[in-house]
Amino acid sequence: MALEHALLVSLSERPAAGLELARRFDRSIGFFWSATHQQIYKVLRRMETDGWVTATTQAQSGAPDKRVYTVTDVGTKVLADWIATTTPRAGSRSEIAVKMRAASYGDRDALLANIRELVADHRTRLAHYEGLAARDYPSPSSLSGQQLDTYLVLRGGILQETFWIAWLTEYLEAHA
Amino acid sequence: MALEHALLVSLSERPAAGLELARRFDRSIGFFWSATHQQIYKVLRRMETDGWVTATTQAQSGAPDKRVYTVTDVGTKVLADWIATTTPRAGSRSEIAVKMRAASYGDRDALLANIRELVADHRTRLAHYEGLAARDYPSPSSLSGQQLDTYLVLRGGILQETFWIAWLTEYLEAHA
DNA sequence: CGCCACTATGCAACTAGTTGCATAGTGGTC
DNA sequence: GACCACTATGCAACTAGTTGCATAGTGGCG
Repeated sequence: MALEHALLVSLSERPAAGLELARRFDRSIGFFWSATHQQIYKVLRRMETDGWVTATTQAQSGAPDKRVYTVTDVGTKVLADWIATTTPRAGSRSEIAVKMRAASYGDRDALLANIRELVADHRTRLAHYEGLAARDYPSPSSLSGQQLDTYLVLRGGILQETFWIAWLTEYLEAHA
Repeated sequence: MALEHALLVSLSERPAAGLELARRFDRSIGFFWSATHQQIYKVLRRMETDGWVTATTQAQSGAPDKRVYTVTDVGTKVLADWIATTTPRAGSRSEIAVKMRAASYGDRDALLANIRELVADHRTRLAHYEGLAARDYPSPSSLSGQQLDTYLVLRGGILQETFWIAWLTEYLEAHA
């Protein structure tokens, strides 16, 4: 149940409407937590009825009205309480790992082609993340507080992409 | 929908009952796909009605009967077809990453303590995986086929644990 | 003999997340 | 003027996975 809390973090930084939150998730926080707009709308409604956020309808010129959500005092407390709870290690899920293990029961060449595509994809993302890091955080050692945290999560994205490239490449080379 | 296929892989290697599959998942294939026994029972029943596996009740001394599942020709074909389909990049989910980003809205010391626990946990797992690798695969370069795949998935586990240790440690050091 | 742990399977209720579609206004373009 | 793309929100139906509990036999311990 972390989507609620991810939304609280994003809304604490700046109030926003559902679709805008979905777009924010495509960047930054979404490296490690993605959600479709439907799921976000659903959860925002629940958070509103639970009193974690309040919504105000905001008219726009050239686009439909939007419901802008703001975190309440209750929401702020919920977030702080959640941070203090212990998170256990999360078991990762990877379909491609299952296929690697399964390769001898099917078409290995097709799998290797799939993996080559994935490597290219991960390389693209890695380049994108490194670009963001270079542009937005030219001197990381001088950061602190929230900015430092945001940078470190981006670092997590970079390290994770590096892990994927290394592993998938090792698989390709072992089956070359 | 990869649990079905993970079960097909495991059952292709050797027929087994539900609980035994759950135990196998705790090791090897479970590095990248975990499931509770309830979920496994549910999926096995569906696979049986779909004709992917057949079940035979097997009496035991000192334990209740068990339903041993064997992959059918249909199941073998389903698995091969699945391997040939393209898997897209999977978006990873990490609650601790959301907390890292959220730390300035709560008790950072509590989060740091949580992360230190996680580092210890990942170190333990890494040591365990490296032990398995050293014991079961003393000369990896001579492997091929299914054994090579199993080894490479274990390598994935090792690389993944290494990623987690590196990232979490970087977070701790930045906030030291 | 009562209690606990273990093996084994399963039901019921729930939560989380996905997929497909609907609605509706604005603005651009061919 | 028809068509398309974009912004914005939402419903309905579905699939996947989790949580808590139930059942039932075996074997060990004190």
